[in-house]
Amino acid sequence: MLAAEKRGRLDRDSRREAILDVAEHVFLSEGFAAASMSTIAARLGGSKGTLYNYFKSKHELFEAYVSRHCAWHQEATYAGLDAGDIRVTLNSIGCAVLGFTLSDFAVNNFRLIISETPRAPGMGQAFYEAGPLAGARMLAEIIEEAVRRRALRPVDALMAAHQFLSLCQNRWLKSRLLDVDPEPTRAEIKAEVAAAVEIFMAAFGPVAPPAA
Amino acid sequence: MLAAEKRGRLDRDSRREAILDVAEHVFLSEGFAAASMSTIAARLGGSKGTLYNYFKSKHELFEAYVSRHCAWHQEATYAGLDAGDIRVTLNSIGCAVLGFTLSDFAVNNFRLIISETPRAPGMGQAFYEAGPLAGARMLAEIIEEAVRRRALRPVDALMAAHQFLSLCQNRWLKSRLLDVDPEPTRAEIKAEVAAAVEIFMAAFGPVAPPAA
DNA sequence: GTCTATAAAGCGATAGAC
DNA sequence: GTCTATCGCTTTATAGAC
Repeated sequence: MLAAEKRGRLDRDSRREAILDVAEHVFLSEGFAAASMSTIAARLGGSKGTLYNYFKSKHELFEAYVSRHCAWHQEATYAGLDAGDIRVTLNSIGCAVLGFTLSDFAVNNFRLIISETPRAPGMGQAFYEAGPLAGARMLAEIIEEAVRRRALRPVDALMAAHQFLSLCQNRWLKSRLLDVDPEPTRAEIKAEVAAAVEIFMAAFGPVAPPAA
Repeated sequence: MLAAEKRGRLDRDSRREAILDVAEHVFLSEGFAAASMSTIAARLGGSKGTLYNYFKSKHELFEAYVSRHCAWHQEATYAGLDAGDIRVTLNSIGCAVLGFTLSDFAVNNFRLIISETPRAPGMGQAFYEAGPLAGARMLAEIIEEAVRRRALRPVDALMAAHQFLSLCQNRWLKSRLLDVDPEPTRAEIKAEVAAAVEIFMAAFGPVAPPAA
């Protein structure tokens, strides 16, 4: 009885995951409004009845999908980078963030969330906090540590983190959201980040730069 | 006959504008997918037949609405600002751009365009060029002029323009698109822009700053 | 729990009277 | 040109057999 219950739960959970996998694919390729529950059920191999058994409505399914991705890739990006030269650290963080943020997947996902934000109260905020804000906070810690080491001037660390990330992202973010440019190459990302680091260091680098 | 023809045209044009006014309101408040031609016709006081007489399809109506707004508020923002101190100029341009870009109207509009970009080929690009890119180009000219006056170091002007605008916008742009913050106050905008100007000048200001 | 079948409503778009 | 009426289709969501 207990074994059966356990098996049941496992099956239910993994089925739920399978549904979310399919939903993700359909949402990303068709957008929220155009994606239909029928399509999702069909691709799942199951039926709409089953679908509604797991998620009460289309919106609940969508929010479940978003929640799953709010657990960002942040750990991978920011893990174990706070030692060493701040320029190097900034460069590698910038490249990691841009590599993900400007990818087809992330852009599509971001577009989708932006689109439904007005009709899903709280969702946009949840995503912002789990994604961009969490990223800025981790970078802020690294910056604070660099300030303590006198590798940077004293600054409002969170503000500076936002500014650095903005400097890395913004031109591309807009052009990507509006489908102007394709995914940038690694070289393009490297160049953009390097330029951002130069500006950042000019503004916040140690007071006496190697001015001679 | 000619008078009648003229009157006819005028009426047609102004009716077209009236339709676009209503469509704008409905699209902005309900989003593209949820806005129905029936609703638009009803609010117009007319009928769907008339609506389809002016616009062949819902998508054509939407693109006409976007086109109307691609004629940005750029002239007002960038007109007659290229004389005088570069710091002052940057501050006033930054505030003007942010004041518009982060307004409820512009954010809603941007959201809508981002949402439909995947299903309306070329529209995102048209908007990008008429909006953000056109703005950056105008700022680039101002920067180039400042470089000639030696008020700034030699730089890639367009790149620097993008970077300055990014620095002004990005944190807010995301939080606004995701409905995290309300419209920023004038004071908040001023502070954000002032910080951006400081960074920009530290990076691109004249080679020998008043370092003593 | 999962399926088939269907209900109820709304959509974009069109036809035809005036 | 503008209206009324409606077509044909798709949608979300549900009921009931198994």
